[in-house]
This record gives sequence, structure tokens and C-alpha cells, in this order.
Amino acid sequence: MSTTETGTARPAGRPRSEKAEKAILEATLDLIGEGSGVTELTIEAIAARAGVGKTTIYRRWSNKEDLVVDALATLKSPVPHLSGESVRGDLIVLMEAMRLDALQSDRRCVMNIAMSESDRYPHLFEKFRRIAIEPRREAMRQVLRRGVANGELQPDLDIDLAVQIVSGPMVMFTRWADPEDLTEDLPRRIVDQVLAGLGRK
Amino acid sequence: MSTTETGTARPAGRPRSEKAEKAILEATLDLIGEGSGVTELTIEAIAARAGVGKTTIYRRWSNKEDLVVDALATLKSPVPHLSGESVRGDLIVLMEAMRLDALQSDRRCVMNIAMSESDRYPHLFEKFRRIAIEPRREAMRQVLRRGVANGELQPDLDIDLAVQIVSGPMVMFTRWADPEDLTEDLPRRIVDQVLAGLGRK
DNA sequence: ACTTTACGAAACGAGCCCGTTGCGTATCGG
DNA sequence: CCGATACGCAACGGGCTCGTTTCGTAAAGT
Repeated sequence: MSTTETGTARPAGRPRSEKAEKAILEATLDLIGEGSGVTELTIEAIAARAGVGKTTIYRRWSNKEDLVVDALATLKSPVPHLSGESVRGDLIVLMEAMRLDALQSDRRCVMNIAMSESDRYPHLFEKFRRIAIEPRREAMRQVLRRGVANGELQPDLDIDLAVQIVSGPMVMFTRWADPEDLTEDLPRRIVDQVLAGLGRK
Repeated sequence: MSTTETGTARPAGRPRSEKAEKAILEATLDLIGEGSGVTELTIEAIAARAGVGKTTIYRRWSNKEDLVVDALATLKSPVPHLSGESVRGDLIVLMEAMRLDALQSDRRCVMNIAMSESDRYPHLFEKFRRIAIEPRREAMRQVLRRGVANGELQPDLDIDLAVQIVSGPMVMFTRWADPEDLTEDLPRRIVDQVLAGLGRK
């Protein structure tokens, strides 16, 4: 070898700018948050927004979908802390987190993409599900399983079905209701009604 | 007046072709059903699909949104017949109708538009809600009200909340689950669990 | 016949975005 | 200093869609 090996095989020349990389990913999320669908999203617009040449983008991602996938991957999805005191309390915390997400327009748009472009961009949807949906869903599953174990819930409860039943109503509200219907007490009302059932006692 | 008035003020010249009009609206729905978002939808593509000149389209609609609105208006949304024997039975029928809709890809795409482009095209969403969502929702409200009246359901039930709780889980399944999860018994399972509640008896 | 309007087809200039290339500059290792 | 690579910027040719216009033809009333 003529070059001094440093072990990590550092290539010669100017290293890629991490700042540019971050700017590109942020610009992508910005534009998505402003309502761009994946198809309308243009490399030129991303470059302009990021203050970056198109070259810099094409050097890193060969196509738009890969870029969007990486951008979505940077979305933190902190699962809210659950006290574990009661199933009811934990479910309300999870629902409240969904409600607050829905009130942020950028989050709404990301959700839009996840719901509407899932057919056309399956990779993208898969990534989104893994980083954004699945952690929260798993958290809810654990809450429900704990409830089954300690007798708060029915012993033969279908956990996956229950997850959909708890989450579904909030999704309905976030998508098809006016924002003013997303009142503060909505999580509590949903959880209480779902736990109690609609039938007469 | 030099012209013989016929009362209905029929304009002179060749009348517009109803066949062309129908072809345009059908082509629009076709393309939407194939996955086009409203933004990707092009007048040229619609004209080509309909076997029609662009002129014929522009003569009738001044912009794309108006055209799509009219196209959605042609969608029949037959609310399924409800026997009225029991709340449970009627709800299952309504859920089954949603399930069957979700299995048709063209219906899925229409739903996609309704959910994801509602922010960008409020008129469009409003129309869709009026012709597709509201009739079914109202049907469900009636079922629930009847259930409250005859004692099947809780006397102080919040009807609108209950509608979301019943519908939500099916929406979750239609959007975020594999098609094979849309099993035949899903409507029954959802309705029974929702009526009974998750809590221990 | 004659007017009037609609029809399908084709072409227009304009604008946007594509993916690529060349340019001069900046930043790294050696 | 030198070679190598990345940077931002501008420009390229090509493609697509826009909304409009022109053309010759078709279908109605008078």
C-alpha cells in the first residue's frame, strides 16, 4: 500500500458536508410538511430550500424515494412515558399524544403521505410504519396485555383488535373532523367509552 | 325577438354532447382509481382516456378541481339496507359495506384522495363528505339512536362519539392492515367488541 | 341554404422539472 | 504545494403539461 492505512479506509479528498446532508433532509421534511405529496416533491425545490446544489443531492441519493425514506427516518417518535398505574390512564396518555400530533400541520402532512401514498410507495410506507407507527402500537399492546394480566381487561381479549378499536376513533377525529373537535377531553371520552362499551350495563 | 322563443331559451347551434360529458367524468374517475392524486391528474390524460379533445373539457370546466368535484358527485353511494332488527345486526351490515369498499382498489383510491388531499382541496373534500360519508354516517346515527331509544344502548350515549368509535377500527384496518386481514368475520368481531367494551365484565 | 355552436385533432409558446455537465472554489490527506 | 473530492451555481437538452388557438368537420335551428 502506498497510502498510510488508518484502518477506517478514509477516502482522499474533501469529505462530504454533514451540514448539507442535514439541511437536505430538513428541507425535505419541511416541504412535505407544507403539503407536498411525494410526487409533487421536486429535487430542485429541495435543493433551493436547503441552499444546496442539486449535485449535492444526486451525489447522495439516486432517487427521490430513497431521499424521502431517509428523511422520514430522522423523525423522532418518542413514545410518551406511561406511568403504568392503570390501563385507562396509559391509554389516555397515548391518545393525547395522537391528538397533539394531529394539531401540528406538519405532522398531519406526514401522516397524509403515510396513508395515501402507501400504495404507490410501499418502501416508504414500510419505513414509516416501522419508525412511527409500530413503536406506539407496541406500547399500546403492552398496556393492554398488562391490563389483561392484572384483570382490568377481559381475559380473552384480542389484543390486536383492541389496539385498532382504541386508536381508530382518534384517527377518525384527526382526519375527518374539524380541528376544534379535537378538544382536550377527547382522549378521556374515547377511552372511557371504549372501555365501557356502547351496550347497556 | 327575431327568434322563435321556445320558453327554455335553447341556444342556437350544435348542442353539447352528453356522451362526451359522461366519457370525461368516467375517465376522470378511472384515472383517480388507478392511483392518480388530484395534482398528478392531467387534463391531457383525461382527454386522451375519454377520447375527447382538450377543448371539450375546457369548454365545460374552467379548472381541474371543478371537474373532479363533478366526477365525485357521480359516485353512487348506496347505503345498504338495514333490517332494523337489532343494533348489532345493522352495525355489522354497515361495517361489511365498508369492508367490501376497501377491497376495491378504485374505491380505495377515492378514499385516499378524500383523506390526504382534504387540506389542499377543501371544496373537493366537502363534496366527497356530503355525497359519500355523510349518508352512511347518518344511517349509523339513526341505528344508534334507535338503540338508545329501545334500551339496547346506554341511555346517555354520545351518538357522534359512538359513530367514530364504531367506524374508526374498520378505517384502521382498511388503511393500515394487509388486505388479508380484512376477513369476513371482521365486522362482527369489531361490532361485538365495541358494544361489549374492553373492560372486564 | 345558412348561421351557429360543438366536435376532435393538432400545433403553439410558455413554464417546470428532469438528470447531467462544466466551472471556479473550498477542504481534506500526503 | 498537490492531487483528490465536495461544494454551490449555472447552464444544458429533453420531456411533459399547461391553457389557447386554428383547422376542417358535424349537428342543430331558421
